[in-house]
Amino acid sequence: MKTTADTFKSLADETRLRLILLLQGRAELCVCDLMHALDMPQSTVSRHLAYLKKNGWLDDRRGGVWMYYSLKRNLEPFLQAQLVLVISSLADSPVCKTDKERLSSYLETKDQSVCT
Amino acid sequence: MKTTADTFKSLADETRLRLILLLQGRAELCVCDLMHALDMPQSTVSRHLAYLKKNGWLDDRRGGVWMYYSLKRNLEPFLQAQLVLVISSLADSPVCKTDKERLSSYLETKDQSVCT
DNA sequence: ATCTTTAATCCGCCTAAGCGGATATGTCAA
DNA sequence: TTGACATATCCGCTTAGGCGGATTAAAGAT
Repeated sequence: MKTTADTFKSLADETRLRLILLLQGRAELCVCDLMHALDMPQSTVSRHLAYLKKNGWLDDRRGGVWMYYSLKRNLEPFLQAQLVLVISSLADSPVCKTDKERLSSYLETKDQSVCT
Repeated sequence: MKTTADTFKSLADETRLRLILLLQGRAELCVCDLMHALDMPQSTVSRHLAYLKKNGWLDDRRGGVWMYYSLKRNLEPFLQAQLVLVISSLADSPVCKTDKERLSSYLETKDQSVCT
């Protein structure tokens, strides 16, 4: 019961929903990708990522200086079911769309700098 | 997006989950039934019922001095889907069980007093 | 009209939690 | 080992929201 309420708390924040939607269907992203996608300060993004991880939503992996976050494979059944509902109700929302656009354009500039 | 987060907020509280589970599969209950089932003060129960109603979960109906609350028939699809998940994950929980027991025994005493 | 009962709302209190700049930590390169 | 960069954590601030006693409001009954 407590745990169920905590799961709902983890989804009761717009920023965290946006993070989940950005990570959904994608391998992994690092914190700076996500800051640019959300257009929010680094401390805010890190905090929410830590929150989601603590609640069983995310895995993280260090890759050199970067921390890569991804949606956990094999989510708990209840979380998996919630994920499906969240995606179907929000994946086409305007906020989500512009987040993805900001992410794409940031990833492009990143690729370019890697090539340089 | 905002609305989705608000729906999650409405479920992010143990007392409100307990109210939903008590009302689920039942015609309607009045506030005093629910106070006894939850063993909580009247103002607390009323407040949470108002919150759930504001978020689209409940209907209410005045019957004389009593206010009867029930789960809304024809819940919004997203709420309906959430309800299914909540029920399947919590209906058998201990808290929910003792709530239902307290409710039953209160309803019995109520019936007796009606007969008196 | 008054009294009783039920429920909604008000109120002050308190804790949880979000915010974001500043600082600390960890990793790599030179 | 020093410097640069990415990220986590700290900090003080502020707001949201839960709590429950007290008050108000609404609906009979007498």
